[in-house]
This record gives sequence, structure tokens and C-alpha cells, in this order.
Amino acid sequence: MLTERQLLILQVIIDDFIESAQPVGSRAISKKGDIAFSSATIRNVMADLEEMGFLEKTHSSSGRIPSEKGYRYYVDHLVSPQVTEGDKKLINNVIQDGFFEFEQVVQKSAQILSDITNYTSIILGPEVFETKLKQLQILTLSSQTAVAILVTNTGHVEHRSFSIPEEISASDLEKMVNILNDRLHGVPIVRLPEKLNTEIVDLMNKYITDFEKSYDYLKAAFFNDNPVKLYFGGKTNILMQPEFKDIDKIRSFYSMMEKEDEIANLLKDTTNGIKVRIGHENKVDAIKDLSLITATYQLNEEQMGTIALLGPTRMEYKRVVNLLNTLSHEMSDALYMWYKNNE
Amino acid sequence: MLTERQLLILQVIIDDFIESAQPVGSRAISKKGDIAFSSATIRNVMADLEEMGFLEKTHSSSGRIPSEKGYRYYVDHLVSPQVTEGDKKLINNVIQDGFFEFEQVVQKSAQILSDITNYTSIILGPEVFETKLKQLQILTLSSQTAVAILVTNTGHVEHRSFSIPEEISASDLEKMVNILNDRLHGVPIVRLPEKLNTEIVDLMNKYITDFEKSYDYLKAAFFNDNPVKLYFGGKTNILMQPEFKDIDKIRSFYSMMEKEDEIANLLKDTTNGIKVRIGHENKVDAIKDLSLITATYQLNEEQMGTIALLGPTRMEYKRVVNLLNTLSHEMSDALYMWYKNNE
DNA sequence: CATTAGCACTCGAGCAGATGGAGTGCTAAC
DNA sequence: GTTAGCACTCCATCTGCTCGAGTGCTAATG
Repeated sequence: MLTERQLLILQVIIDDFIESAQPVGSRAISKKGDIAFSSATIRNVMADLEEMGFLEKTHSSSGRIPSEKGYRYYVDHLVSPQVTEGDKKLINNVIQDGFFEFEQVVQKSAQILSDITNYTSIILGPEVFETKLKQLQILTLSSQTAVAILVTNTGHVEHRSFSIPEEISASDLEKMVNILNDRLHGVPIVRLPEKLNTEIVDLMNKYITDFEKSYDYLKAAFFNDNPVKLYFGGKTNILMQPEFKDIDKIRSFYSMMEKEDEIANLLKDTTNGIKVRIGHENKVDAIKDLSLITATYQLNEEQMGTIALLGPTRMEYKRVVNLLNTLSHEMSDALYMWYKNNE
Repeated sequence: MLTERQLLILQVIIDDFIESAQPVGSRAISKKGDIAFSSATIRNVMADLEEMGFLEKTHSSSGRIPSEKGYRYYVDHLVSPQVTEGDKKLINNVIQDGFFEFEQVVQKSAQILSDITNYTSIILGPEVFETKLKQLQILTLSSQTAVAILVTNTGHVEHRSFSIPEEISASDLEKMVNILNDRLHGVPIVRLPEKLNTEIVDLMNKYITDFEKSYDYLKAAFFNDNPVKLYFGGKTNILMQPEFKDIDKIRSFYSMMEKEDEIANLLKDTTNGIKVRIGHENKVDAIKDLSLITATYQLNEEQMGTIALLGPTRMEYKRVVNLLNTLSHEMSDALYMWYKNNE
């Protein structure tokens, strides 16, 4: 257990280091207004804290920097739930200002999150378990080409162009779509493939000659690609952080950022609520010297997506944690309202 | 005018430097198989070439590097139209392999272009002067929300969600869409705003009460945002180039890459065919030490878009010029076929 | 007995000088 | 005209040095 004084010093050191990115010396601390001890005393405390594993030295006579354990303690015990009014306003603006389309809001949120923090934001989702098919439409553009448009009850629109196989006539196509619309309206998107594979196939074969071919086309068009969507904000913000001063680090960062599925997995692996992963607590090598803070947003009890911020371990945890907290709640609320309207 | 020998030496130096990124010395050249002169002779030639402005030294006793004038000469006189069979195949694959949707092809082209060159590719367009409205549809999701879907004859789909103003009834909305579809079918997209503002307004006012409001919504949804689209490939490739070894350069590069409208202007300002801009030939400061190669692709005589590659001035001009040439032709051909089908 | 002043010590950053290699320009010989 | 040879230049690298910031320890202090 830490004494009051150790706690205070630890907090001051971490706060200072988060701001300056420089090792913190005993003298500098003793000069701060709210510290009443001499530098020698502080040196003793620092030595204790180092022994306990909360602090580190970069070399034998340097000032101290927080260890990962130090950050962990800081996050767990010293981050007070202070809400910055300014930040809160910004978030409210994004969320409320014309909630037209969910993706827009997500995109904008990612943007603003990275803008005000100067870290890189990643938003995953939403995984729309409750989204239902509103309409499926196929529009022929020419004798050989057509575009299929799928609309959900949330206003999400997917579309694919495809070539019409020669064996299929326009009237067959029309018939097919009619049947599909009739049968699939209101079916949750996640259950579409299953539904298609069971009931629909039989039905279709009755009415449409050579159905298999066109069906394959349709299936390929909509159900093959990864439904998970990642939104990024401030991908280059990280360049401004002093810890990214050597190229190799930048390279490895960006090459990781390109592996979207890996990032998606990273963000999926989270419990509800806010989670802070510091340095080696991350399982992916490329970010073992960064911190990742994730928060989930949801609708009812159903998890829908994740908001995350990626920055140096020397992160403004206090601010960021509260920011994510606020944003995830706002998003959840907004989603709730949206769904209630579109039920 | 350059002598045969000067030409040869210049070519060898530039080729070597493009490959190695290191100043080229006289000894290294004399050792190459196809050079029959001693290093001393080559030194003399190099001195001449430097005097003429084609070469530079990084310091008084260094090897030579090409000047911008040198590259310019190289591009204008020494780039032979050699087509790499391998590259050509790659391009053909992208273009032909299921030309479903134009945007997909563009996206994929950008990707492959950057992959095989290791530079950053930018594709602008297409500016679809000939694109016509195929269908406009409004789908109500709830009593307050709706999604508008616009489909063109090229299979391009745009959509926007919006709130339905309280004054407007569902039937009015339906009426409006019917009229719009009737009147606007086949109208080129670029002429939509004009058409809307003249004929349609009067017509609508006759049939629909309080038309202005809903019309404003519709207009805002589709015609306010920038119609120019940029596709990037390999934004991070440039990090691998040895000239990007200091952070400030990386920073300025990425901050430029974020100004999409500036880049769009850069790419718009081009005549038909291939254009190489070397270093200071670029008007934008941030890329004054890079080279930008642009090629247009088109349909009939109408310019439609631009493909570009951005890399260090030390670029593989030979390869890249031919690559862009091939790709732009392939894209033009593909576009031509596509339009013919959808006429 | 906790706190603090004082001092010796350590380490890194930054600068000056030495060294060696790669490359040039010039001159004289072929 | 071409080339061998040589003096010269500059950079990159290494070494040694100093200086300042910071520590740990000890002894004095309240």
C-alpha cells in the first residue's frame, strides 16, 4: 500500500511526464507550489517508488519516468472522473447536430475525437444485430448489367453492380426480387444468409428457371465481404508526438494500421465499458509501446461497437477516459432514440 | 546539344542514382560493363554535364546526382517507350476482372499502382459529364425519417438519410418523387441542379403544398457536397523511400495529403496525355522536392479523370510513365465499353 | 526520527579534433 | 583524345573532453 505522500509524488511525476515527455527530476518537483518537501526527501520517495516498480530511470543518473505499472496504478487509482465542459459540448454538437445517418455520426465522432486529443481514433462497428432489411431492389442498367440496392431500416444502403448472366431474363430477375422482398422484409440482416439458404432456395427454384446462377451472383454481391467497418480519425496525429521521432517506429505503426482485420480483432476483444490497455498489456506487438483505450457503445443490452483511442503510453488518461466515457454514452443514447423512431 | 558520350553518361548516372539513391562516382561508372572509358575521362564528361546544369554535387568532392534539369532531359529524351509485360498483365487483370462498378476499378487501380511502384498513387474522378439519372427513390423509414437513393445509368449509387419535415405528408413526398422521376429520368447529372431550379420548381409548386421545404431538403442532400472524388493508394509507401528519413518531411507530406481539395486542383490542372512534373515544376510548395506524374483517362474526347503517381524526384520514370500510359488507356477503353453497353 | 543540506558520483548531450575513405580536378604522359 | 597519377576536399565516424542535470548517500538539523 502506498502512503499519502508516495501517492502524491507519483501523481505529480506522471502528470508532469505526460505533459512534458521528459524525465522528471526531484528538484523540479520540489519547486512546484503544491509540494512542501525538499528535493532530498523527494529523492527518497522516488527511490521507494522505483523499488516498488512504479517508476523507472532512463539511465543511472536521470530523472524518473513512469513504468507501465505506474501508469496502471495511475489509471486505476488516480484518475478522477472529471468531465471537461468544453469537450462535452463538442461531443454533444456532433451527436445532436442532425442525426441523419449513423455512419456520418461515427465518422464525425472519430474525427473530432482525434482532433481534440491529438491521438489516433478508431471506431469499430456498429455491428447491427437488430438491423432489418427494408427493401431489396434490382435495377437493370442495360441488357447485361444491373445494380442491386439493399436498404435497411436504419437507413443504411448497400449496393453492388453486377453483370446479368445470359441465362437469366429480365422478367425472371424481377420475379426473383419480388419474392425476395416479400419474404425477407423485416428479417434481421445477420439472419439473411441463413434464411436465404433454407426457405428461399426451394421457393425460388419453383418459380425461376436456372435460379442457382443468379442467386450466386446476388449472394456474392452482398454477403461475401467483411461486414465490420473501421473508421479512423487523425491517422497522422501520432506523428506529432515526440515519441515518434525515429522512422522505424513510424513505419511499424503505419504498417500495423493497414492491417484492418487485426485492428478490428483488437477492438472486438473488449468487455462492456471502458478499458485501458497500457503498453505490453496489448497483445499485438506493434503497439506494445502505445496505449489503447476502448469504450463500447450499445443499444439496450446488445453490444454494437467500440470507440478507441490509440496514443503513446504517456497519454492524457484523465481527459481521454472521460472523453470516451461521455462519447460512448452519447452515442448509445442517440442510437436508442434512432431505433425507437424506426421501430 | 549533347554528344553521344555525354548522353550515355548522363543516362547511366541517372539510372544508377534512381536505383541506389547514392551520389554516383566516376570510378563506379567506369567499372560498369557497357562503359569503355576510364574514370578520368568520365570525370571530364561529368564536369561538362555539371557545367551545363544536368548534374549536381552534394559537396565539393562528392559524386554526382541528377539536377532537376537532368531529370527533365532524361524524361524528355531518354525514356524509351518500353512496356513491361509483367506490369501490363497486372493492369489487365484489374481492369477486366469483373468490371462491375467503376469506383471499384478505380480503387483497385490505385491500389495496384502503388503496390507495384512503391510510390503513392492518386486517382481523381471520374467527372461524369455523361452520367444520367436512372432513378430517384425515397424510402420512408419511419414517420420522421427517410432515405433518398439516387442511381445513375453507370450504376453509381448515392444515398442520404434525412428527417422528414413535419409539414410534409407521406403522400406529398411520394407525389414529389414521382414527378421528379418522370421529369428527370435520363437527365445528365451535371445538369440536374439547373433543371431543378427552372422547370421543376414551378411544376412542383402546383402539385405539392409547402413544396419549398422538402425541396430544400432534397437539394441539400445531393447537391451540396463536393462531387470530386479522390482515391489514394499506398499513402505510406513513401515512408520506405530513403529520402524520407527526417520527420519534418514526413509531417509536411502527410499534412499536404490531407488537403484533398488542393490535391484535386493539382490533378485537374493537366492537359490530355501524360505529364511529368519534376520538383520545382510543381506549384505546390509541399511537393517541390517530389515528382508528380499524371495521366488522363477519358471517354470519347471528353476528359474524365486523372491518374497520378507521387514519388521522390528520383523516380523510376521509365517504368512509371509506361505504366501510367498503359493504365490510362485501359481505363479509357473499359469506360468506353461500359458506356456503350449502358447507352 | 523524519527531514534536509551537502557532496561525490554518474550519465548523456554536445562539441572539438583526428582519421580514413571516397571522390574530384588538374597535370603530365601516352 | 585518353588515361594514370597525385594533391586536395569533404564527409562520416570515432575519440576524448567538458558541462549540466540528476542521483545516492551521509551527516547535520529541528
